[in-house]
Amino acid sequence: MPSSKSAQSDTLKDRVLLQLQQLIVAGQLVPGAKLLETQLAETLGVSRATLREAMNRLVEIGLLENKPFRGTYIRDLSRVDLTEIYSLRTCLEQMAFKICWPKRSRVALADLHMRNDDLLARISANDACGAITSELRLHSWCYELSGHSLLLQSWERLKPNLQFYFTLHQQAHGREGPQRESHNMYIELAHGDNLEDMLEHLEMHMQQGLTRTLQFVDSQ
Amino acid sequence: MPSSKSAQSDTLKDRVLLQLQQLIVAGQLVPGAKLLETQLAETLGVSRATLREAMNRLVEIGLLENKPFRGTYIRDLSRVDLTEIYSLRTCLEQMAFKICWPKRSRVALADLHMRNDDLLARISANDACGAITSELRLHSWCYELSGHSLLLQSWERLKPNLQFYFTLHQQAHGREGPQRESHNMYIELAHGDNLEDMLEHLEMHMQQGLTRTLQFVDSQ
DNA sequence: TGCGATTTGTCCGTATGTATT
DNA sequence: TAATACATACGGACAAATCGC
Repeated sequence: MPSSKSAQSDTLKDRVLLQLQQLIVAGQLVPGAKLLETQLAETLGVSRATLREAMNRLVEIGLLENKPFRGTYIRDLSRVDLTEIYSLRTCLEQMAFKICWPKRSRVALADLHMRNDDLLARISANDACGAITSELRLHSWCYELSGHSLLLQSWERLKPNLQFYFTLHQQAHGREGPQRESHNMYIELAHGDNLEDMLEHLEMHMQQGLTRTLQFVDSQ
Repeated sequence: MPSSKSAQSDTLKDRVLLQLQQLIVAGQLVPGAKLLETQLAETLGVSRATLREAMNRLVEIGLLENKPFRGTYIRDLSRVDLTEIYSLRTCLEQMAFKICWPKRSRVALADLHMRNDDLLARISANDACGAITSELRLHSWCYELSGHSLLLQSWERLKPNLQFYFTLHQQAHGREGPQRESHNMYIELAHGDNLEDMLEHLEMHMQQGLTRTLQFVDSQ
């Protein structure tokens, strides 16, 4: 049963947090736009205090930016910000692979395949937005398998930023989202027994992703 | 002008955050202890809403743990938690050194020396608590020099956890805090031109720190 | 430059829901 | 089961800061 939809969010502020996060990563709100607390609270049907607690967590993730007494804005990432995100992501994912490497079981690898199949299916269906989600789920595999909760948590903090900007660029440039073949080597190496090759490929894989993303930023 | 003391904390909730954080890392509050909002808010002289916003941030850092509808507690780190913190810290600090390596100027290295001298001075003065702070400031050097704001931010999130547990163990076991010689090799390698040696030493340095910390946890 | 309008930061009183006894 | 204590959540209020004219 796929009730794996993380059964936390018992509290209202957590549900509002997810709502807001989805609003942002779905691209409903433009970078730089100001969030009016009173108005937004009424829209979401919650009190200002509850909304503020949710917003504060999004500020820490990096989706929002707060300027004291001035307001909270949708964060507008610069090229430097994106470069930093990608470099940290590379470092974290390499660490995840080092840890999960001896833990790769038959079931785990089947799981990896499922995530890739899911990604391919969404690409075929021209579901660009869904493909972005699937690609991130594919990359979550090594973090989850590592069993390193702090590492996973770091990735979970990074992930919304990536999703946000993938979506933005996909919307702005009408590009097709992830490529079909982009993860073939990734999957293949994840099955093999050469960790060094995997780590090296990761570096290149990330560098390619960053370069492609930066191109769209530049052509903007 | 050393007004670099990051002029944030304009708002009350930020000041409360720092207050609370210092209360915790100073060991005034025992792990597992429950924080009563009403009482704590009155003690600190702020409203519950403001206190909650500060507490939420400490939950994200990892110093506090929130159980919905049950309360917020001083986090009690397990051996696994400590191991995770150390392994992630190793990874981040290695990344910081890779980035800052070509940026080491004469001034930067002088700064590193100052931080080490400060650490030695506090050790000599038998100021165990201050020595802990100094040791963490010493390790902050590579993150700051790297200029990688996201990396620095990750370190800043990890740091309070280390400070908290160093303080706890120092209090519980009356140990003398950091050793005089423990960073000699660290400093020396940071001056040299062999990055690989530096990275390798880091791994060992961290492993030693973790082992020593875990010994105290076990002997508890 | 200044003044009014708007918004944030902060506080308080209260009601509801959950956990614990 | 009932009662209590507390966290969660709401709505209104106010001052201080900012923004717009």
